[in-house]
Amino acid sequence: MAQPAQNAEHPVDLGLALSLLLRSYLHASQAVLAELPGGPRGYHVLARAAYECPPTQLALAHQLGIDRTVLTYLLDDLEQAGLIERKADPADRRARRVVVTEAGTATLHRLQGELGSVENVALRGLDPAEQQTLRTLLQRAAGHQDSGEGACSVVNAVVSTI
Amino acid sequence: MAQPAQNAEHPVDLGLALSLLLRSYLHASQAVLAELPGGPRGYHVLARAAYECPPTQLALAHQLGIDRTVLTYLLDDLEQAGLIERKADPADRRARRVVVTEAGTATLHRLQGELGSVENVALRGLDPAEQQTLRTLLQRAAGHQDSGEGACSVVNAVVSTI
DNA sequence: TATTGTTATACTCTATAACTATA
DNA sequence: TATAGTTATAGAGTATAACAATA
Repeated sequence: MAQPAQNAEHPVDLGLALSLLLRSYLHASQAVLAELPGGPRGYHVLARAAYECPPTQLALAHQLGIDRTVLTYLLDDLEQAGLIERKADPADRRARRVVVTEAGTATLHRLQGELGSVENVALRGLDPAEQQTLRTLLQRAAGHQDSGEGACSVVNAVVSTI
Repeated sequence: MAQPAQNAEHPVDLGLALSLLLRSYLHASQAVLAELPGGPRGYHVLARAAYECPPTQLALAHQLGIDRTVLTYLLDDLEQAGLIERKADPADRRARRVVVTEAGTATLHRLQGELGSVENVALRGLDPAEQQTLRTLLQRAAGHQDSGEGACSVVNAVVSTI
């Protein structure tokens, strides 16, 4: 059997390319995020909550595309570690707003710096200009998804089986 | 409390952008791949096995970044559906090569066509030229990952908790 | 002795559904 | 009655370790 061409780039579809790259990124970020409760998702919680006006838990769950019941456990761990606090919303006493503490902000900034190097590892197949292009396009594409609604419950079942 | 700017694109890191986009893609592809044993991963198995010289199970597992024990169950289902066959490797009787059947090839080609539309949905935030750029860069970046070695077992534990 | 593939057990994560409290 | 958040139970998916066959 003749040896077929092996030098061609993977002729994968978008889903496989995303899966493989995400896997690689998670692997590279593992050492950095191991200390954080919840790992990668704990980091996402910190990053989103610190970005703007403290979101309610439900809003945060929608933004991250995770279920609100999962977020409860995540916040429990982050709160116990002193990185976030749950503050009652004065306008709606059912809701709680996720506030990042000073310690949480410091941790977030340190991790953001360390993750910069991690990203470079994950994107090492591209030159700097291409890396920047990919980052920009990914954020634009990801920002246009409706990561909320009732779709979460259905999608999460699939995500765990990349 | 003043309303903060909401129109800014998500200031997310690479990991979150990849997670959100992958989630969106999986959601969009769900209807197409629901019929296939193993769903998205069943498709990846077909696509990789059909691409070149029939790979051994171990090589295939490495390429897809999944554990060989998981691949066994995947192949069981795909074989039962008549889409692949396990053929003994004449050069190494321990190994089995994954051969896509005619029915499997037909199914693969049909699904590939349907997934084209799915990708357009997932990337609807970008114009056509940008979509093509993103596809190219993603494939280049994903192709440069070492999705093999013993790292799989460690990484897979993280992937399920996006 | 090392490697390919299979199987069985335990563990983790998630989905689902109840429950409390506020609106 | 509907919504935000919490908790408990059941189910799906995975890692780990053992096993059989071959190198």
